[in-house]
Amino acid sequence: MQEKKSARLNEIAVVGHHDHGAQVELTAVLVAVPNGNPVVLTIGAAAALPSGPLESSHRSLQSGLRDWVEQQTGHPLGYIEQLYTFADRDRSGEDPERRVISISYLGLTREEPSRATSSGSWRNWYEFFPWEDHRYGAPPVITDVIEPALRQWANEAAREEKRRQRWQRAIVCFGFDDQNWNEELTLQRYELLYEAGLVEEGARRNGAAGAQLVPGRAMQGDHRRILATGIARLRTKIKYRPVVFELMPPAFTLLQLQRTVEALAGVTVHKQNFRRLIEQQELVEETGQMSSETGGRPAKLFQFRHAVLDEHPVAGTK
Amino acid sequence: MQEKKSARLNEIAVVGHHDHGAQVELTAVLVAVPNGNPVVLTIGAAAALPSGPLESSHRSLQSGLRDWVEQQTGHPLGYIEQLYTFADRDRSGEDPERRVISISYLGLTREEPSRATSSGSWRNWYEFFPWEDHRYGAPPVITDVIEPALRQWANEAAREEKRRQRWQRAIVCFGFDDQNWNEELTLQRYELLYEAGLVEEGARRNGAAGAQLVPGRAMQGDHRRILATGIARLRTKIKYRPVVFELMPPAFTLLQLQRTVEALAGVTVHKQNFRRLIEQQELVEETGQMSSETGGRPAKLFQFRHAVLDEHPVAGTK
DNA sequence: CTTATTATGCTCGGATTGAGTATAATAAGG
DNA sequence: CCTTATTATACTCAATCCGAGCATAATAAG
Repeated sequence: MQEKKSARLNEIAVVGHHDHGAQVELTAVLVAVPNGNPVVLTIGAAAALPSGPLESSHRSLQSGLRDWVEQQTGHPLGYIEQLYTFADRDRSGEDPERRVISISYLGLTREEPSRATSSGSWRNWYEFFPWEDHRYGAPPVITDVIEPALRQWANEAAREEKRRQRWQRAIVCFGFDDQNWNEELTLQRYELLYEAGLVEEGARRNGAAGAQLVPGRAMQGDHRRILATGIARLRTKIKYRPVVFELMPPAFTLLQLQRTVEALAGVTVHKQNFRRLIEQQELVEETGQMSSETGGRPAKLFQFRHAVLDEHPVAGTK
Repeated sequence: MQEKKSARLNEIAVVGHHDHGAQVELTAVLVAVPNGNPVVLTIGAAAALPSGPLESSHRSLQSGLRDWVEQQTGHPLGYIEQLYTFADRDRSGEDPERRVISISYLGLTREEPSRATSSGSWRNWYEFFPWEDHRYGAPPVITDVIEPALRQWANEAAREEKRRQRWQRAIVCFGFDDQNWNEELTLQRYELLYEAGLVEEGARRNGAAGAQLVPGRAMQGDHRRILATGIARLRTKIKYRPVVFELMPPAFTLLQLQRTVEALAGVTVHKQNFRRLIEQQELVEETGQMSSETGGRPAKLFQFRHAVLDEHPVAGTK
């Protein structure tokens, strides 16, 4: 039976012989948003994402990650989602025969940043992507550094068509020339800067780190790319799934909810329209209580209507 | 250096010791749509998806898959997208210590189904999911078999709340009680039928295959779940990315394009509105030629405007 | 009692979208 | 040649959605 199966698979198979096994690593993008600050759990001075080898005792990838994170942070993980699996050869500089498979996950938690884990620290994710925060207008770094650097990079191409293509790509990613800023393109923007050699990781690979780098903290290995993947995924997801509530306390005001969404998306939204959307989708219900809060008229407190998870297959903020 | 790194990672790590390596397998959902039939490449009588172990000579997962598929089908793969990575223990019944990591991909090609590969055959994907094709109205199997079976399954639950939850889930997935059919829920529907023991794979696991099964061809292992993942992904993707064109010949009429979209989505669309959408998004341009075709007024031939890939980050059909 | 700040209700116009009507251009059958 | 069937293509209309703003309410601070 075993032999027959192998034979059939090999008829259309990637290879004819088995590899000697790969090392499998789990990497987590753990996100929380305490009072309007989007933070991610990092380890050590190199700002690595928490990760470790897959243990054989784990029943599944998901449950393994969940157990581990809950034990470490002391808070339940509300939401877990697989992000991407990397397996490129050059990721590990060691034995080129032994490949590292890196399976990355996005996890949402209500962890307070004050309660630090043994050696981990929660960092604002815009430290790594200063150009992604447009809540207070477009960051100056875009027009001061990124735009000229990308224009130069575009002009370095040999052929005219290539130059035009490069610049077109920059326009789409960063919204130059009055184009709109699209907050969901976080990964594409990082990859563009990487290719242009404008972030440390990209310059590392290209050898010559000649060009001036764009501000923004680097991470270990390709972890900044994984983080960019997680941010992009979360920014699209909140629009059609009620995942923001995994980041909220049990009771909250609508403004707190809005601030959380804005922190994730990196853009501001129209307050009245935001409320209209939330209410007409019936995502929340009043708790009956009010919030004293920071100056101004007291606000009603709301809680997530958990029944929506049963009802709507799609529903989200914006 | 190596030692320091390991020590740091272990502070927050999934485990304290290394596994002895896992076997990595690539699995492909290869899709084509020759004249309105959505087909998928399967291998052998058990209808397995093509798969094989990852070879160490491959530079990356993506390139490995691409090389292999193009060699086998003789056609270039227009589009590749990673679907999901499975690593559950019980997937392979053999050595429980040696885990199989299965990385699945979705690939789109213009392969003609007539040109069969050595032992592979292209099958209409609705053979595996008869309840997913609503192009000619809702399939009778839904009201005749699925609805009563799911109602019974719901009623088998011990507690009242659980019964209500189960039935609510069935309503959302299949659109009972005048709810709308949502074609994107392919995976959720399959998982529901699986849990209810109404598909062969689910009955297999539950041991007693007592209940009457829903019609639909099973696949090897969990390949039908992977296929459901691919279909669901494709159905959502065509709405905001111009991936359909990877499945089209160089020149096509708007009706052919519409039929392809409908084949994938499993629902029909309003013809005039479909054209309006395609044109206002400037996804296509006239070739200048007309098509003789099947009776009726000749139609203009169009081709994909490749420039949109540079321009729009988002654009799709519907 | 004025000012600042936040909460909340409501309106309005433009864009999008679902659904239909109308007309044009061809082939096939008589 | 004329009718019918079939497909292509243009245009209309209304409901809804959505961005943006106005207006008012309720609190704290000075």
